[in-house]
Amino acid sequence: MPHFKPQNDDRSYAPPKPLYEQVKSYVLKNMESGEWPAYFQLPSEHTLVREMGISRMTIHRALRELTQAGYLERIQGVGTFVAAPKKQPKKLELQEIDDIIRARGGRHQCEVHFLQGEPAEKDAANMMGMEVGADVYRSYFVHRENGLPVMLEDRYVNPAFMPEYLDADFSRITADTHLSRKFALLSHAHVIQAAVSNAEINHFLELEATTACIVINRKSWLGEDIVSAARLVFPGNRIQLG
Amino acid sequence: MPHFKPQNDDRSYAPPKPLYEQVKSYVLKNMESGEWPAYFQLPSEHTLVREMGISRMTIHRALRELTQAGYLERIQGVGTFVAAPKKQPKKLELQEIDDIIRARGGRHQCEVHFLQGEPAEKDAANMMGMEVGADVYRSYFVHRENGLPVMLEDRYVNPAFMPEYLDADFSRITADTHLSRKFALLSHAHVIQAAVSNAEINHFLELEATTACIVINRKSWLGEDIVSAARLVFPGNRIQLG
DNA sequence: GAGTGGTCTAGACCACTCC
DNA sequence: GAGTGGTCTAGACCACTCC
Repeated sequence: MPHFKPQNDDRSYAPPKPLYEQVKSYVLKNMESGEWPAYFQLPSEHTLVREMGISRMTIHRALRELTQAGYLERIQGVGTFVAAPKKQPKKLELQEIDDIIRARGGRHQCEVHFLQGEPAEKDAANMMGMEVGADVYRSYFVHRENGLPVMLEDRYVNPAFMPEYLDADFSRITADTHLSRKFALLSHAHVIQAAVSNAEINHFLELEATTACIVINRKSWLGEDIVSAARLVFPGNRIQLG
Repeated sequence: MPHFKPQNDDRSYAPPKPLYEQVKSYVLKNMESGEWPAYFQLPSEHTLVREMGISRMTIHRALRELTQAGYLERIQGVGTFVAAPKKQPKKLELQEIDDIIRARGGRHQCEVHFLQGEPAEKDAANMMGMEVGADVYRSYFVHRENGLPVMLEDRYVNPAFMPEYLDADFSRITADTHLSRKFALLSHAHVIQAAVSNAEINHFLELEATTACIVINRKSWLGEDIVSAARLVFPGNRIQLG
């Protein structure tokens, strides 16, 4: 606390950050600098009130928000501590293809190659957790960025959950978005692989030579049930993720 | 609010939930029942104060926490609204290579090919946000599963943040884990690509032919500063992620 | 000007821990 | 009993929106 001074806006045009944000920054700064290492006990709320000249409710809000965010741990009757270092989960957000394209300033188009009901073959039945021969919807799309194919989407959908799938409009709304809108509680599991393109992929993605591709297998669950499974193929020379 | 009554513990042994939790439950209950659908404008804080007999700070805390959690949207001067249904972000968790291998029941080994300080070349300087020619640590590891190479890790580390990097033990603890343990506040950004292996990759990963690989570029940030940048190469025929 | 949410205070009472 | 964090209040001032 020796050098804390609340930010003042008397002479500046930008409004100052709220006091509780200033307290949060102050705590994080001490953590980043190593001044307050893991397991370090912070000054008590009472002490911070006195030393920073800020009311206890405001100090408390700052520390509570840092605790909710995982930076601190608080024990009633004992004190406030810098949280033990936990391995940060390294998460990658997989954006929708149309969002990726729009974020790059491109124009997204979706070409429907087929869209039909069919009896599930062994692979499809396996992926969808259905009986071989059961009715399944299958769609096969090529997504283009300014005309150039950037993703192939080969998708199965369980007709029991989405009987209207075959009548949906995929030119403006992706299949994933249709699913998300219908099922608010949908969860997803992904497997990512690299593979070289084969004749099928070369044809639909209009690749001139064998190309390394990212292949994402995505299953979409509603509780215990698989609503949809898709294989997404991205040519490595045209697109990257993340 | 017609039937809201704060929970009372006069005759019960369990302590009552705090008032702000009771307000949160009350709001969520109205949302779940459909009473307050998406875009519905909630009663104002002032109205809730009057009707629930709870002070404004407590009402405010409840609504603020529901807003942070994404259930509500608040606009100063206008009001509080039930949030629009949003598409679920699709996240992929990138596990550490040693965790992946152990999860599959394999034995993980890390082979250090080099580990040294060097002046940053243009690419390295670029990735690390450093000046060309500045000192940078570089490590080059091959990770093996039961003897078979499954990942190449080419990593730069900023010596200013981790002067002890060159003396670390990488046989039992990955570089990423070393970094996570030292810096609790590390954040990561990833770019994933597919590429075919070149002579360097074929050599270190002991690949017999050109192979499609997943390439992850991971940058690890401490605030505004890049602490480390790594290129991780996974041969597509030996490993998949997720 | 009336109504909204955003912040902040000074005080209070409490449950809990440690000695 | 002294110190800790958890909650709650009644009031204040403010920025912002809408009319």
